[in-house]
Amino acid sequence: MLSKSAKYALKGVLYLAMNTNEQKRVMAKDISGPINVPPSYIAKLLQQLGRHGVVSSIKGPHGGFFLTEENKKTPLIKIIDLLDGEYRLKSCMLSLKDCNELNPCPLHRLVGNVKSDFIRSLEQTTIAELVQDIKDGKSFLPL
Amino acid sequence: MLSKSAKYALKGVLYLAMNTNEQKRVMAKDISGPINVPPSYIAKLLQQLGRHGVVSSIKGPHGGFFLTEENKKTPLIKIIDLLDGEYRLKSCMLSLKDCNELNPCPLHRLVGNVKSDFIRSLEQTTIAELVQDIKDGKSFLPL
DNA sequence: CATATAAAAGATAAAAATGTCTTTTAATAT
DNA sequence: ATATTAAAAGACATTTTTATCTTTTATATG
Repeated sequence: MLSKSAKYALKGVLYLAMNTNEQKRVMAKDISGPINVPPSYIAKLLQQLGRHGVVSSIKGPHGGFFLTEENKKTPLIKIIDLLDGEYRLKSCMLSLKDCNELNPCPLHRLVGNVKSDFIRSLEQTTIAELVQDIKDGKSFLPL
Repeated sequence: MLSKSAKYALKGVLYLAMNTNEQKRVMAKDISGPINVPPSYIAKLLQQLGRHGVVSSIKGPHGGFFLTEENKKTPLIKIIDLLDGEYRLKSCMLSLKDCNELNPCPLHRLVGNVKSDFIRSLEQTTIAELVQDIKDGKSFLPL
């Protein structure tokens, strides 16, 4: 469904959302354990997310990765698209170039609104909202 | 979403469903073009599907791959699971081992019924039904 | 300023997925 | 029987994804 990279990235960002802010930062190697992702791999992913404004970071002593309130407004789809490309989730089930509503491939109706609804959720839901759910006891950690 | 192998396999089986029967068979190399999949790759995939009773085949002159009426009753999920494994489609969005309805991960509700509905469709829909849709002008080729 | 710290960037390695080629086996037709 | 055909099986090559390691750059602190 999602690549490992996308899953790792979502877990990393979620961890940062729950455990950091402008003042309190965490180093890549300290995220690794709690989210169960290899340290140098999560570092790479967070750096990539940093370049695109999804996470924040500061170098040097007491530096590390963190999320600003602004960062937390990132919609989930942005993280997924950054790592998997838009194509993976949004393309036709059979990767047919000219499959669309008017000229649907044999699997198109089957997937139907299901997929578009799903993608809309990912576009409309932000990291902040996921955090709120956790705090409201609607969903659970650990990652 | 699906691996290339799964997409290729679905296209191959769909092509067989539309163009073959016990009497009329096609060779791997003649499927390749119409469905736009490398010849030796589709051959491998069809052999694998053959081992699991999804397609039929006969060796030698006038041999080739084909689908029996029985074969056409195969649900789509079988083809997908064979190539991608059940895990890919059915596991939690974050691949968390103990995510379930009672202990949902942060993405669980978001995906919600959408995913289970989708999987149910794949379980309940057969190749034969897709063929019927095409014949009824509800969906379109080419692959 | 010098030093230590931690991210950024780059290079390299390992594993998995995709794709191709060759040999073997089974069926057909002459 | 023999030759031909086409799938089955296996070996091999390429590409992509995942993972690790090393060097560089920026920042804070003494």
